[in-house]
Amino acid sequence: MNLNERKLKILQAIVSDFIRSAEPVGSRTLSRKYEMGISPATIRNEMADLEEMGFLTHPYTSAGRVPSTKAYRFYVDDLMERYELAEEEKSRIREKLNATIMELDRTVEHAAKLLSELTNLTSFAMTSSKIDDYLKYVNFIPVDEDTVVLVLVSESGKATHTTLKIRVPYREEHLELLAKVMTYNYKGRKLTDILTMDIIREFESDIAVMSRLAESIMPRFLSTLEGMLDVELYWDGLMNIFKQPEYSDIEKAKSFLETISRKKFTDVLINRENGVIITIGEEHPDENLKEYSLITATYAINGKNIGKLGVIGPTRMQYDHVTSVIEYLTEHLNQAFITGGEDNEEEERPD
Amino acid sequence: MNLNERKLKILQAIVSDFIRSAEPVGSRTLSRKYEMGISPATIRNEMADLEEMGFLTHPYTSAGRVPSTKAYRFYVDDLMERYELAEEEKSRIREKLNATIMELDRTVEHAAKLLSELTNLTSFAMTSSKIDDYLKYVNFIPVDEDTVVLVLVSESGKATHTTLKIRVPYREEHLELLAKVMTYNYKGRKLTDILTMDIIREFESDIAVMSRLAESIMPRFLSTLEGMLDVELYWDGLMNIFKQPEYSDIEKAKSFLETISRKKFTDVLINRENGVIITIGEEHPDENLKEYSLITATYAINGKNIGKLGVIGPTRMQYDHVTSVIEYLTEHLNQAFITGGEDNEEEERPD
DNA sequence: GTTTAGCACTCACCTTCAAAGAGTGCTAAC
DNA sequence: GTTAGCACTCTTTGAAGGTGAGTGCTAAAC
Repeated sequence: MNLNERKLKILQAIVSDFIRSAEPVGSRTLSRKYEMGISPATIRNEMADLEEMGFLTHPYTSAGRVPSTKAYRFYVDDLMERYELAEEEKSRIREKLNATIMELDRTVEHAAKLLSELTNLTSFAMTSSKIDDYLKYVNFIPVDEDTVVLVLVSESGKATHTTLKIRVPYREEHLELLAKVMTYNYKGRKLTDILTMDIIREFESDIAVMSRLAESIMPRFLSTLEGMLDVELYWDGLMNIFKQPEYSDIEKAKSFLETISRKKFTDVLINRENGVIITIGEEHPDENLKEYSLITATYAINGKNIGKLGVIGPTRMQYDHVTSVIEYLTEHLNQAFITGGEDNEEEERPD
Repeated sequence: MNLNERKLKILQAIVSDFIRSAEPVGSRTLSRKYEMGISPATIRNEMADLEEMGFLTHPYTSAGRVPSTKAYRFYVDDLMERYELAEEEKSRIREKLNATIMELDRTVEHAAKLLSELTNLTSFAMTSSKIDDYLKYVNFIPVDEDTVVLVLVSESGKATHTTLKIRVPYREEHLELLAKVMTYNYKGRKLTDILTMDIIREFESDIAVMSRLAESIMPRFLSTLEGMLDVELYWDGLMNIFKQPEYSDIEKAKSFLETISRKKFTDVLINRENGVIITIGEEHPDENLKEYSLITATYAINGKNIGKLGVIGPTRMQYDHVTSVIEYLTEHLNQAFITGGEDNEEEERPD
């Protein structure tokens, strides 16, 4: 059996209608709403074929048809038309992003926020793991007798700081010296390599003067460094899940929120390929994700620092719109980050 | 009508029972479960009195009795017995907090986590507003040609950093000089005062050499400073709300999550008094909070940097246990922060 | 050989109804 | 003052029946 034009049209109509209404689509509704020029009975015959081919399912014998994962996949790959963002949406993205483009940390959070607002789904943004990053700078900032702030900056521009309690009395010169020595020693080294070095031993033998100070600081330096390796995940629009009719059941909503807050979910994100990736329902290898669709995209800062952002929601998701929003967002992010300014659009013109 | 001993006993039993079961308490159940030595009929008479006095309500004519806000308040103030934490709970708190006590930022997050785990409620921890704080240190850390990290530290030890894109080419010496000049100029000034100063103008006239650099950095310096003034609110155990039977209705759960994510809620927290404060249901001036109870406590770092942590949940809350957990947690936090070490308990001994 | 009308059938959903159960309030007796 | 008894109230549960949207199949029409 092959997908002739009429079957295609019917499939398309069912997917679109179900995405909008969340209700199983019946033959009569279909022939009324979309001018098919054929009777409900004919549509029923076609539907039966489509079901046999694995594109549609039945929740129960006498309900309308619901698209399967295969149908969504087919829709996304072949049927879906490009969704042109409204000028209003575009300008909203531009304005909001440009307002914070100079503070990189926040820009990504704003992108996630925009994404959830424009799609009505739950969105996230993730900084990439810093496994391939190198340490650039170590500094200690004295606060009072027993408190200092440790600042670490990596090659890719990611910074972390943490406030440390110091058990031993210290002198500012010592701190400064320690920072210099540490910077000198670790600059250009892979973060992960530093973690595996036996640096406490090294220091103890090396610099007797500061040994107690160093001893007190080193373990915390390492755990700060470790924290730097963690990916960060911002969520936005978590409450949007309540807008979807399929999650009006408390158990479903709970299960959704639990699934996405699991550590496992971060791993799934990390392991996804770059570019705009759509994974639909049962396509997920992960059991917990099988009833959701996930769309992620990659953004690059300075063409190097890679992170991801995306949305998660029911398989019944407005794929065309969501894809367009994500594409526009990441393109805008990338461009802005590369040319490095808020007025990049003017600067970019060749003449 | 006065509260004789028997009424007290009945009230106490009703409150305890309802806190445990979330079901309206009937006279027969009461006489069976608690050995009252009186018949259901007598209990009914007393209940009618208690209702007239405002301590109990009826969801409908023939349901059992439910405690009113007034009853909870009375219970908390006069009836409630001190809940002695299990040794296991205590040691769990000690261990978890001691593990991170050297990194102040994380300790508070861990405290919130413990709180939600031990009480099964939604918890939060808030750093205090930095309105009364003073700037201590400004530094710029060069990353590459057009990126620097700005680090600000305040007197109270709070640090922030942000990654900045710089539009103009810079030299490291200039950055260093700028940091020195800024530190010199603003050190010891109130954060809020700096925000209201016309610092852009000042710089332009002062230091011509760095004017373009300064011009590029100043607005972002201010917005970073502004961000420093924000309180930070960590949440934990948000999903715990689903464990409460009264929130098995999706609308209720949604409304809870929305209420606590409103900006308004932060304001409520900021304006609460210090110490352990319990606010029950209708005692809240804020309309949205009238069906919840809120327990907050204050913690001090170095006896100075004040933040709050607490829980929010249904008025039917195990007040005695929650209060004990919060007290133990904050005491432990304060002590650890003051004496400034993980082995403070030994150091503190007089002999 | 398609297409369509007709019809029996299925299942979810809604309403109605009745019974069960927990609890109250009142009265009269102890 | 306390309690037993009883009528009454209101929720909850489950069964029964009707409705409506939809299907699958068959036979007739094109």
